[in-house]
Amino acid sequence: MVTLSRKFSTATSDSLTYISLKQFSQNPQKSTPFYQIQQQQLEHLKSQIVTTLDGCKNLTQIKQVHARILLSDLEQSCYVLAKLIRTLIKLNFPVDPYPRSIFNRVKYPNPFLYNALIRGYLIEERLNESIELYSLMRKEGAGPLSFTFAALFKACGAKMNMSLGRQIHGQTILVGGFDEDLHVGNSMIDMYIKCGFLEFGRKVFDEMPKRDVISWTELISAYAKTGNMESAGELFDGLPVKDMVAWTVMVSGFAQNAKPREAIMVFEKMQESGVETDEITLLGVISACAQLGAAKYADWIRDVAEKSEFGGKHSVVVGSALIDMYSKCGSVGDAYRVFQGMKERNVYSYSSMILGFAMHGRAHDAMKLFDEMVTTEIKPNRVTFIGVLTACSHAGMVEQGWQIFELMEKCYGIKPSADHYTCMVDLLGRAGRLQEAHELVKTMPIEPHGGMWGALLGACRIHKSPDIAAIAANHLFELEPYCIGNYVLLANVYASCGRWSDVSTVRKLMRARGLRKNPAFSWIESEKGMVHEFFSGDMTHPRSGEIKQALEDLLERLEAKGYQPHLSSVPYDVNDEDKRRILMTHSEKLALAFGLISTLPGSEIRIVKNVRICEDCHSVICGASQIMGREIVVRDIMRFHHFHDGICSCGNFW
DNA sequence: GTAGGGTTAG
Repeated sequence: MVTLSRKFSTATSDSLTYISLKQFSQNPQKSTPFYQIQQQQLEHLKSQIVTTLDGCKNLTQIKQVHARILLSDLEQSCYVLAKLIRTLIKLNFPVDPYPRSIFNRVKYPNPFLYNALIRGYLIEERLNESIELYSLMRKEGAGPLSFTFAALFKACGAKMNMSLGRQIHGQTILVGGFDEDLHVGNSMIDMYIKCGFLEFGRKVFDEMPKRDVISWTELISAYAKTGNMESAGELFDGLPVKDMVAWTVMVSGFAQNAKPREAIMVFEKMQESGVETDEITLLGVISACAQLGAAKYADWIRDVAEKSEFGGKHSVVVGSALIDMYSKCGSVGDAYRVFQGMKERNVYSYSSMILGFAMHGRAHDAMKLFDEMVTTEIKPNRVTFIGVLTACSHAGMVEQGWQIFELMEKCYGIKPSADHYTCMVDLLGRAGRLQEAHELVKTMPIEPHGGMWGALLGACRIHKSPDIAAIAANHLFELEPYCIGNYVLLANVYASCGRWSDVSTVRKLMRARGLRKNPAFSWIESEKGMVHEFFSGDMTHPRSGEIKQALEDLLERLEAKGYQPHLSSVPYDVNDEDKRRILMTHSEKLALAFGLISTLPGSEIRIVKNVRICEDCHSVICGASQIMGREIVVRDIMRFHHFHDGICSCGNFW
């Protein structure tokens, strides 16, 4: 059995050659010259037919070629018939009846012919027919060729048919002749990964006699997708020759697992190693920059993109990613410049730009862009509407929001999803219409998810509404019991209303569930590009003395203009003096004071904070932008705040 | 015939 398969699997001649050779062996002397001449002519005809088939665009043309084949000595040639079948399948003709009938007429189908048909069935997802043909091929002793196996594994992976995949795995071992063929092993690894059995794939990998960069990359990518960057990194370090794809998997792996610093580091190493980058590599590192929100990296990566031969400034994919990156780095102006500079735009470009405007409180610009978009060929999708609704929400445009919400299904056939309802809850909630928001959650036709209750809870924080907050929070405690943010938010709402016993109940619940508050911190880039981090109450910075002094000076000037500390922002039951002291040490204030002393007068200050900005800090920064004449941009966990001349782009809604 | 990808609201 094994010998037979091996013999046929390596055969490249087709049936015609086989028949001619048979004639030759029966009468060598007579047939030699004839055989040689005929063989030459046939080879010529074959290549002619193959070329013609490559140019075929419709059935009539193909049938003409077929007629020509049937009239020639190539009538039984598996080589040209396989090509014929492949052409039909490429042009989306179903395997039954035409290609199948071509196959059925061949007396001695070879593995190529089987393979062409099997692949056709696989494209139609007719797994059973493929397997039947495969079994027939095995029974006839023809093949199988390694790429038939590869195609079978691919189909099993796509259908997540693990048990069939294992059976075929067994077949490859039985045949035993494929140890040398990497494609079979690689497809097998891929199949196990797609079926969700990474460890089976790893086992195949470990047992393969030979591996190539694709075998490694498949596994590295699978580890990255499951969030196991440690295993991905270990494998990657062991990979002897790293190509562009392998590097890219690491870059985007880190980016997708919220490790932007690592992603950028890997990208830098990649460049050092001299490997080229393409569009896809750029996307990974652009996404990392977006997460980091650091302006320094943003300009650097734009330069890299512009210099790269693939990711030139106007590529629609890279351009859209750059728009998102600049928006998240706080430079919505740069984002718009990229948008304007793009030769081609698609739904991603528009959606990203609309979301960018929304994020920065520029609702008017977002709406204008949406209006512009609907005059183009580009159809808005569900994400576009998230952007438009978010814009309405951050600008308090309740009526317009409702209109858009209705338009979405009526004019664009997009059924509002839970996420769209969340935007509406957010819109109503921010506008202070908490009862309506709560009603909407209760009456909408979709099961509310965490995000929706979260939006409601967030609105309760703004409007200090402890009763609805408790309802929303209780749902959240069930839906996402380990998300500390919700507990903190509820405690803050209670604290702002002075309900201290409720505050302590929430704190107890947190402790009981083993949850600890994440320390809040802020960071700021100095002019030299250094990143300075501040935790609340942090006095470890070398310039702490100056920072403290600058902050005191600032507050003094603000108080002279009527600023009063927002004592209700402190969620602890302590006296007012302590509250004042605690507010003084908030991380964003330390970052602000450092920004004031470490940057040139008149220049922009950018601060990033890992949680929501508090009300007191918000009003201090508002004031600072006015009396110090500074543009101040703060990115918190939710959005951007642009402070200019005493006013914030968020309209005091966040 | 095998490996890598952009926008999502609290």
